[in-house]
Amino acid sequence: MNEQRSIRAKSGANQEGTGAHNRRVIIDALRVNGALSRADLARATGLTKQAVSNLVETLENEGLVASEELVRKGRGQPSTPYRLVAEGAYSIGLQIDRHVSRVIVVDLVGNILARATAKVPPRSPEEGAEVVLDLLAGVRTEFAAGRPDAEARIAGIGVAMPGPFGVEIADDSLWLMQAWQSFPLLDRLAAGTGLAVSLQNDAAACATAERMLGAAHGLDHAVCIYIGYGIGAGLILGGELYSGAHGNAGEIGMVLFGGPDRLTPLEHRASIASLYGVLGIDPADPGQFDKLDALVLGGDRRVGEWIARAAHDLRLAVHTAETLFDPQTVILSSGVPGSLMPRLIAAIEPLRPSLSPTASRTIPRLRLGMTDPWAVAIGAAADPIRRAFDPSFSAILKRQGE
Amino acid sequence: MNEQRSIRAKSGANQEGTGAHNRRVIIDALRVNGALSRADLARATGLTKQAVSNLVETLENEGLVASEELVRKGRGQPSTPYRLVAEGAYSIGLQIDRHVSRVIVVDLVGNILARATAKVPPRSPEEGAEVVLDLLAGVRTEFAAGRPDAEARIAGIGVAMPGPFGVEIADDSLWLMQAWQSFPLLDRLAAGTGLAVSLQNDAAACATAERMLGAAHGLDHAVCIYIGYGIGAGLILGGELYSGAHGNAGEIGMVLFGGPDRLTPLEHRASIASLYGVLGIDPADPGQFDKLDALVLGGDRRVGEWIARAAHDLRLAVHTAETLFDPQTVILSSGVPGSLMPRLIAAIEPLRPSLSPTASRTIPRLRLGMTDPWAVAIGAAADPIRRAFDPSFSAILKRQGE
DNA sequence: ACGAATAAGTCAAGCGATTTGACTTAATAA
DNA sequence: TTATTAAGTCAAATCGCTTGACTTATTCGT
Repeated sequence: MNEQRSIRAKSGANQEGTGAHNRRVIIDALRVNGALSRADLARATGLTKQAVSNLVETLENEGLVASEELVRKGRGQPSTPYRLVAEGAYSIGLQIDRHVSRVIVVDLVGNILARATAKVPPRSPEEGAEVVLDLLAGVRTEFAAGRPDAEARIAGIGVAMPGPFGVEIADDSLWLMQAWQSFPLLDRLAAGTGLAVSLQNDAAACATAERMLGAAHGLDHAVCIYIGYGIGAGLILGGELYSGAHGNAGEIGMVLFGGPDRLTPLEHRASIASLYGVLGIDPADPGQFDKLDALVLGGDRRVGEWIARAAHDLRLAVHTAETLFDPQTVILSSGVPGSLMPRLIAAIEPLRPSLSPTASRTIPRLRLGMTDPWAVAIGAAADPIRRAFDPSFSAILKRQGE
Repeated sequence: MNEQRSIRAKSGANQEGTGAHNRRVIIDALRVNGALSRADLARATGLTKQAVSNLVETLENEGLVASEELVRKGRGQPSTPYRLVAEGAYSIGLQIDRHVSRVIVVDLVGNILARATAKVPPRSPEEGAEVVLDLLAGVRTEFAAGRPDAEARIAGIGVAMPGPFGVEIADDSLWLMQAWQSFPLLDRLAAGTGLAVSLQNDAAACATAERMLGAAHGLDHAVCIYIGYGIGAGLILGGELYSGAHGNAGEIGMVLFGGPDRLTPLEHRASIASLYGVLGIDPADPGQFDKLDALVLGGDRRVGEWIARAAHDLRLAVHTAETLFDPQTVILSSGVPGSLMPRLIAAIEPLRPSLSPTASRTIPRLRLGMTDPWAVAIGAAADPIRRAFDPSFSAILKRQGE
């Protein structure tokens, strides 16, 4: 090898890549717009009718799209709309959280087909991997029952864990799940399941879910602030999930905010961990959400105070995110169901003035996204589908993942 | 037309696009690595020897690359390195600042070939456009003298102005150059020069310059904080300049920082405008930099206090940028020459702990970039070259600019 | 000194995917 | 009833990368 000095260069492209890209563009267009005819697709993508026709035929043979009824909409031959076939692909999501693991199976359009949970021993990843593999195996057999050929259509396993990843010096006040992070979980899962495994942090997973099914559907520039036990932001920049040079972009929970009195990480005042600390709720308690919602609905004073403090910092966080990323919208999502998040978002308003144009704006600056304990698991499951079917720069190049 | 509901889709790709992309990849590799042989290029890009050979032959015929002397480096046939030809393309940069306009001509590798300045009447864009067009015409004739065929090789005019753009409600404390912004300057310049004209804000221009020639050379993830009369950040994310949904990403000068006492936009405490306010220097004074440097070198107390305040806020700004963008490095650039910036950067250190890995790090977390009144103009000139010759997702697609 | 090994680069045919332009089909509008 | 409009197909052309064999030039080992 001639590698005295290592040569850095971007990857070239070839026809195979353009074909793959165009297939993804077709799928993306159907996902965003619903059913479209080949002529519509040709106009929307800039490809020729013939190219689209070939692509659609291939996709139909692969079972990824199917035709609907003829549509007569004026002069000319009626058009045949095509839509995505939900059963065209499946994906497994695995969320490893501090106190619980969740596994979920979704199809190409995001329908949930199976799910299961397990408690994970927090300090033993070896044992935890066994638990998780059992959980996966159970859900897979449940899923496979009555779906003879579905196994081959599983795009992979998406794993979501709290970030940040690869951090050497830990702040003791943050629970970094370091034992999990040093454990080669992905290899173990890949070996144990025979499927491709990918990893993202929980905020990125939530953003992936919001983009596939939620408030960021069809948007190319969005910041998704995820409030879980910790806080992070999933970044959709230029139509792609952005994860930074080391995979830790968007760790807004570590950013210092605060008012006149003090300067603290966002996470210290606006995370569910901080709320649970105030209320004395055990995050391992299965009934935590019911207890919390009772307190919220009961007008508990401590909840009100937490909301006020959290909203203050989040207002700054939204301002910072808007100013730095200039997104189409900011989405606030959470794993906490019920009435907490609507009250929190109401307390954040009114937002600080923003730079972005207001007159031409059709999307609200701040929107409530999913408030569902399964949001991250859904996003984890969406990740393999995104990787396999969404248009992206790297997917068009010869060597992937650059 | 069948446009009842507008259909959104990403653009398809074709062979023409892959060819264009591969040409850009070759040029980029030569820019980042210096001279490379065809075999080196083939290995680095993942393309075949034959594909690279054809591309290099085309580029050589177009006058963009040229061969160097044979290199014997071991067994096997000696290789022929190719390098970029400086005279292969030219570009014009125009910086419109609050008190001065600068025009500069650079070549493909960033050599400065001509430059000129003019005072711009700040409140009259019509008159200002005339001044700028005269300036451009003068520099163009100076540049064309002795370069017979160079005119046809001008990639375009890059314009840099202070942002943000398209803002409706202005904060009176910020000088937004609104009169300039509502004026159709780009059209006027395009009509008056017959060249393609593009626009970016001054921080983005500075980042473009740092990436082509400076501290971000060859990096794909960098945040470039530009301290000029105002403050902004140019973002290089995933190998491309990121400008957000409305072109205003990176406006870090508007972000609220501050310590226990108060919360103010970064710009209020760390911009040159704030320093000049303290020192009573007139930003329209041609001798401003000499006066400032004398005060800095003379140990002026007010300068020391400003540095302390600015460094405090900038330390927070760097922390925020590192946490949200997870870049390879943060670069601090300025239009102010002399000893101010080295002292400021020294005052910012030590940085707050970061999430990014420290063991594997080869690039410093914070680096001093250009400190040159011409930095933004150079970046403005680099923009047309970037658009024409750098690999990017949009350049591979059929319809550009999405 | 000489042959083997190694590597750069070329040649010519092949191939994959889009494009082109003509054509067919089917509906509405006049 | 006919012209017009639009969807979709057919077959050939084209573009750019790939493949595999080949040539050339240099160093290494004996």
